[in-house]
Amino acid sequence: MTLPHPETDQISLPNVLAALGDDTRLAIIGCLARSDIVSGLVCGQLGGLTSKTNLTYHVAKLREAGIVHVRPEGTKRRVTLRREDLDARFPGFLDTIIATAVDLPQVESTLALLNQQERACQA
Amino acid sequence: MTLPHPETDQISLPNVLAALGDDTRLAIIGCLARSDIVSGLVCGQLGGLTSKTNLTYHVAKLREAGIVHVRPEGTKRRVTLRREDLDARFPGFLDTIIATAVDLPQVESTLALLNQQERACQA
DNA sequence: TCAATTGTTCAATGAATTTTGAACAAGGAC
DNA sequence: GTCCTTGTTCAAAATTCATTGAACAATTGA
Repeated sequence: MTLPHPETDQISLPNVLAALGDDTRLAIIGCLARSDIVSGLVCGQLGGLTSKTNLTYHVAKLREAGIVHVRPEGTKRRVTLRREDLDARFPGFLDTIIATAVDLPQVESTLALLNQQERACQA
Repeated sequence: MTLPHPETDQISLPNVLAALGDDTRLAIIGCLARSDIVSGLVCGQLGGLTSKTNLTYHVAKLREAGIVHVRPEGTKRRVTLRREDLDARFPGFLDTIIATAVDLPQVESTLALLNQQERACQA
């Protein structure tokens, strides 16, 4: 754990709510919810949402609030939802958020772009 | 219904989250949750939290997001949580919020002040 | 009617957040 | 070693949000 993450029992709802009250960050959650079943996403895969610099900023907010986990992998950063931790702390809460976040238009276009790039790589 | 309120099915989670990401507004929710079992509170009873002007501002935010209902009663405004509407829209969500909001220190002191004033009136 | 109560409006200030770009650091591929 | 990729840092700018105070409107009660 290279980057600072709050312990599960230190995740505070006011902080979580403040972090979720932003469209870009909700969209990040939506992308993760759709893709991190296994392993999450690296920041670059969220590039459809906003600039690199801005992504660093928003992902840090989500991490500091305890909503995502960020693990360095070489020069990349793998981002995953802290599903279990959030469920333990606020049962059912994350499910409600995800149910809405996955349907955000930004999420749709970002994931479409991602699939497109993956296909281009394979070809 | 004199003031504009969103219909139940038009309550949007992003808006709700943005509205809840503020300590003063969370405290308002906390006060309401503790007191509005029957009839809610009027704005003046929330005076312990911040200035009158500022209360107008925050209560409007909560109303526009669909979290509270505001009904004019003479020169007063009765504020109630839209519990049923929020439960219908996002099951369980409000309960999680309330569980945290009622324990906020601001809520404690505001309600203490309120009880004190009520006792003074009766004496 | 007159005064007191309750809350709103408006414009202005202050503060916090978000966004941007240039320069940088760390790893991986060659 | 030398690029290239990925992401960070920093300071600045832009934007949004919260707070304040003065003036006002509406209602209530004496």
